[in-house]
Amino acid sequence: MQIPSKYAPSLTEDKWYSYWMERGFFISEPDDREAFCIAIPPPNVTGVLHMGHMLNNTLQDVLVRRARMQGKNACWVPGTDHASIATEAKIVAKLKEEGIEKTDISREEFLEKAWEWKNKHGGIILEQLKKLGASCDWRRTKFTMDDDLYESVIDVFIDLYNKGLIYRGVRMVNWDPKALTALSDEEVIHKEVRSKLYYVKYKVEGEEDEWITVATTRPETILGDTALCVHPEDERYHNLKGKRVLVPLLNRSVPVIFDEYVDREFGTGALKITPAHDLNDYNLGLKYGLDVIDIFNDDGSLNEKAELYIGKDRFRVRKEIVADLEKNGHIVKIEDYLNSIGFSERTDEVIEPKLSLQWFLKMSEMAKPALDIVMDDTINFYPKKFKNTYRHWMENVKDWCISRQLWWGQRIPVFYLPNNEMVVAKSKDEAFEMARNKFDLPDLEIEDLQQDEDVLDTWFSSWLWPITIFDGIRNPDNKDINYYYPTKDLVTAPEILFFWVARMIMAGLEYRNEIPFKNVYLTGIVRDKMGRKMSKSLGNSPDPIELMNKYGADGVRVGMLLTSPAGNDLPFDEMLCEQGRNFCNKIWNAFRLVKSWDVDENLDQPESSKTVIKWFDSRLNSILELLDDQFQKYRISDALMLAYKLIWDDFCSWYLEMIKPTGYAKDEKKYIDKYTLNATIDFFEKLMKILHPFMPFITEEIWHQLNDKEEEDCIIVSDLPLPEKVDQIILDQFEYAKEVIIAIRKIRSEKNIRNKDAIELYVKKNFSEKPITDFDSICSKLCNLCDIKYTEEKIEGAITFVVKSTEFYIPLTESIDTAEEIKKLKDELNYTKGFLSSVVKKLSNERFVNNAPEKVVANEQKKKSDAEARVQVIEEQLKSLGN
RNA sequence: GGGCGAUUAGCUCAGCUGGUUCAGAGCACCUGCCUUACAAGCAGGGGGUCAUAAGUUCGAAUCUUAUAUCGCCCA
Repeated sequence: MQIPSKYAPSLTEDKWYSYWMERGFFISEPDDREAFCIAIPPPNVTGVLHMGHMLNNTLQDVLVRRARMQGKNACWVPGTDHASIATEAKIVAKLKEEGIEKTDISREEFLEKAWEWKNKHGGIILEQLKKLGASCDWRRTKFTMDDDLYESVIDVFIDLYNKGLIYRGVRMVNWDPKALTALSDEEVIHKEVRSKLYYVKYKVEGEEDEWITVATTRPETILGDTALCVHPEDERYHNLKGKRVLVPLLNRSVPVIFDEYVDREFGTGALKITPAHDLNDYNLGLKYGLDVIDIFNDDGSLNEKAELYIGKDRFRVRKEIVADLEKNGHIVKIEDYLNSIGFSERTDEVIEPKLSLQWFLKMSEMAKPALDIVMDDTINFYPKKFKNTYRHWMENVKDWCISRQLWWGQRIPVFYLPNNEMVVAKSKDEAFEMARNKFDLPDLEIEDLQQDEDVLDTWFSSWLWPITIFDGIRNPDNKDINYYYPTKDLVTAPEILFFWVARMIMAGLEYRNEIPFKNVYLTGIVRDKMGRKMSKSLGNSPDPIELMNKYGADGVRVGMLLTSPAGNDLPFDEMLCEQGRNFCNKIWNAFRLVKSWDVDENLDQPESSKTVIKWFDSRLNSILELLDDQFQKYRISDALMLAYKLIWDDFCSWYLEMIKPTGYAKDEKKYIDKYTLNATIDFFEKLMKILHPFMPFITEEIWHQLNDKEEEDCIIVSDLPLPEKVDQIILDQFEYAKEVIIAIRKIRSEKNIRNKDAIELYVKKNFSEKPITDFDSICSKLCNLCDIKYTEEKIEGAITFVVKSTEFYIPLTESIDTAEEIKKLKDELNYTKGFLSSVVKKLSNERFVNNAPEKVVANEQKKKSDAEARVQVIEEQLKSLGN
């Protein structure tokens, strides 16, 4: 045989991907078909493919391929985002290697380097997606810093500013002392950290020996203290009314204030107040008009305002100040303490709350409609439970800090004038014009304008993504945006539900007056066997490319999909990919089998094959219905499992076994009638179509090898089969036949009767039921029966079993273990009697009969009569055995 | 501390508005097979008081309440 017995993905995958690309099957242009569009969640331009991407993009590809096969105009738009913090950090590190400090070069020079890097290394990830089979329209690839997207972001900033939604203000922000930028709340990860709680005593001013002890986790911030606070009803501290205390080491006098904010139970009930370095303290500072002493430099070292430890890092100072406090008798005690500390998502640096001047976008007005549109299911979340999480966030939304102290990104289009005024404009020239018109500044030169140094948060680009990929901000009435927007499905991780999904909804409503997508499928997180999130830093993630080399892209896709119901975490195990690979091999061998047959024009189609074909046709159609249903519910893994079982169990284990030609020697050519072969190839093609969205490569390969196809006749652009009529009767009959076959196989296995040895089967119908003989020949084939005889009499000296209320006998030449037969029957009888009595009990309960729906009662009646018949049959059998 | 969700076979999960396809699937496991498509396979099989307790009901894995454990989000 020329076809190898193992499927080799490496021989097909690249071949078909290029084939699809050459023929432009991924390309989409607006036409009069229904549009089906997915905007890729743009991966980080510095990124490489990880398991999360694999899951996410496999799902998107499944949805897009299915839509394409349903005759929709499917368009999957790929792209990357510029990831300002991560990319800038990468460039800075690279320059450092070359001996260049960021501070030594100009902004323009830096950006030049950054673009150089981007053009050379950016977008590796998109190339990797091709190996996975992603059917994106690559001509439409976008990058959030492309000129058109850049301009759109600036336009939106200006527009929102003019609407009064963007403002500049001093706020406590999350400062990353390593990346030297502010972060949004969402970019801060809180972790439980084992630390210390220091009890430090402050001397009360003007008293001989009166002290008050506070508990703090951050003793270094003592140097920025401007007050001490206790609860107004705390009796321990009533004597402190109107008093002041001295900050240790500095002896700076600060007031004692009284506020209900203090938790009397925590520590000593007395709180040191450092408005510059703690959000709550800052708010108290505003309330009581306290001084604000900012003791930190941007890099987390102490500045001259601290008076001590100037220039030293905050963590080093913590150690030193504790020693010094101890030396001076200020430390009362030190306890172990577990507290939650914020870390930068990008640099893993401990976040420093810092007061700074930043740009903010007001959220409350935009959040309202964005919340409603999800709550009323105009936009659907899968799974539904995320609606709650979403609502909770949207109802407590805070203004969005959109400025970042970086260079890589869209520079904030604000220009400051010498008179401390500012203008917001698209260019310096425009700003100059505006400034001259707005203010009376006859001497103003264009050089006097200073543009804001900061750039915008990357999410401020990506929240426009579904619009900007079609240039819908700059050209709101163009053909593409009108056709593709709103997009259909969004597949993303719940972690960025707020960062991104919520904000896209806001932007969509603001700029298109329309939702950005109809359905949001939230994936789980890919974890390792120990339940840890897969990450580069932990090194616990397999390399997806190697994985695909090992198991094939189809195999890995199946592995990712099989155990990933929406919203559930996916504990990844290579065994899953192995299962996918094995499935490929199974399909491949079914294909080999079918290819090994030749048509003999003189052969008539056996009746059994006709029956089997009728059965499988109904079976396939019934699964198609279920498949549609699962897809509608976005239960992709269940949908795949349906297809998996349809192919492995129904098609391979049953259908092919039942129709395959037998009686040929090993290497002899096998002949089949043309009707059966054609029907089989037809089924095979349908199965490949059903499977194609999940496993694009092997299905395309088999599609072409199964029979002669035109060059353009590819499965990727074929029509998905639609569910047709289902004959429930034949499905039921087959289930019955299956029960009989399994029972005979079980007896063979128990009695060690080899498959080669043909056996006889006697069938005794009871209660004047008519035999259905359609499956008899099939039964004979699968169980190697030499004869099936219908009988009115019980058969002596035979193994027996009962299906429903029909008796079956297999006569044996060897002696039958009567005791064993009796035991088997008695067990069966006991079980059936127990079942019967529970049904009888139910039916004799008047309240059941009166209250339960008619259908339920009728069902119980049927159960009762079936069970009674069965009991009667078994009892008679026992009687004939002498019991 | 506030909110959300979960707990069903060894593992990962289905089980929709209570009633024979209500105790299921895949994988793993056990037994027997190199049977002429496939050992990456075939055939057969064993696994669960549906977290605990109480309640509603003729009837609860399913509805209610409490408890325990776990996870996620927010502070």
